Amino acid sequence: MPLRRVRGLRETGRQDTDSIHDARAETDLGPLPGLIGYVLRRAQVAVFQDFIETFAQKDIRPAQFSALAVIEHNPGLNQSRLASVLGIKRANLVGMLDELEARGLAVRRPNSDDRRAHGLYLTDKGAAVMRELHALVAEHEQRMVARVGKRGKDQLLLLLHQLFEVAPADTDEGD
Amino acid sequence: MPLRRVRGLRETGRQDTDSIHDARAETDLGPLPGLIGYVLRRAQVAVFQDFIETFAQKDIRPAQFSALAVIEHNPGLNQSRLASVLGIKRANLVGMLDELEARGLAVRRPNSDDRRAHGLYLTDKGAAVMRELHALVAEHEQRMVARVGKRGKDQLLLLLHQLFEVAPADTDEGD
DNA sequence: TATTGTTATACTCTATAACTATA
DNA sequence: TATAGTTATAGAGTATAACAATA
Repeated sequence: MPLRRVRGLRETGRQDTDSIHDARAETDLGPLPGLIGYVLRRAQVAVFQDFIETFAQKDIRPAQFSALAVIEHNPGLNQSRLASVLGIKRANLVGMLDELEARGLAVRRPNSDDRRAHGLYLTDKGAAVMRELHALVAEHEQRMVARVGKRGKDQLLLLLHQLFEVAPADTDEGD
Repeated sequence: MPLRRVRGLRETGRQDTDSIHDARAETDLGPLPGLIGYVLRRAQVAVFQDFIETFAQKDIRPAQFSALAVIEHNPGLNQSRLASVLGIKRANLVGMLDELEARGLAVRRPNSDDRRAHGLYLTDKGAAVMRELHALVAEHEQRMVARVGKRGKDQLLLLLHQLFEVAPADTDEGD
């Protein structure tokens, strides 16, 4: 993904606008490197790649980590609530929780107040695994901070939050 | 996706760490709002949502727009090159180009130099559509800039480029 | 009537392997 | 031997609709 080298036709002496593409020349990405959405997508993929490689040893995907982290901090919350705060659909959470439960990391327990709902909890094993995952995530995050700097990370988090904290909490719907 | 309200248990007078979840309480996202990868993902989804809605009238998805934009700026480039600069697999580009060709927006033309390769070009219709798409993308981008500010966008692009311009151009492989 | 969890289903995106025709 | 395009396929992730149990 050679995105650093862009607009590199100068050395051939040709104009780079709409001239026939030279296989040896660098490729002009046009407006893309200046579009928030495009650069955001590329950065997200790059960061997830590091995350996924880091967590492969524990067979944990980003979405699984985020679910476990929210359960850890909100023991007893139900599936609808978990889906809502993570921005995923109730229906798509079912399979993930099935797997986490099958692996002995989390459990669904009947809720005394509302017999439709399940309370979600980490198992002891799940809590132990989370301690290891927090260490892994710290390593991963350190590598990302190495790319943008400590100050850069703070700026980045601020700006990114501004990008998605706009809509008034689009509740599930779908039925 | 109520990500603004976080760590909101203060008003109940309880500690928010590992206490049983109150359905009426706000949900603690734990480490997630401080992790670059998580916030990046949420922001990317939010920005793409606006992009997708904006381009729905033209039935164009983000990946299609990026392909058309690169073809527009590099007429005659081949599929491997296009896939490489967009960070997608050669194999996954085939269907997309089939569709763009079927819709009369782009064409594959035989390459005189190398009979294995196709040169990619916009059709006249494709070029006309691109003029409309550039207007739409400007509207979309304006909305994103409204969220972070002009200066915020510049900072954001810089930081995001730093996040993915690290690896030495991971060439396709896969075979 | 509305909500919780669930099933079924479909569509997009992504990833790998293997083939052909050329180089 | 290597590369360009293609096919087939499988896995995530995401979206909607509909159902039973419960509120």
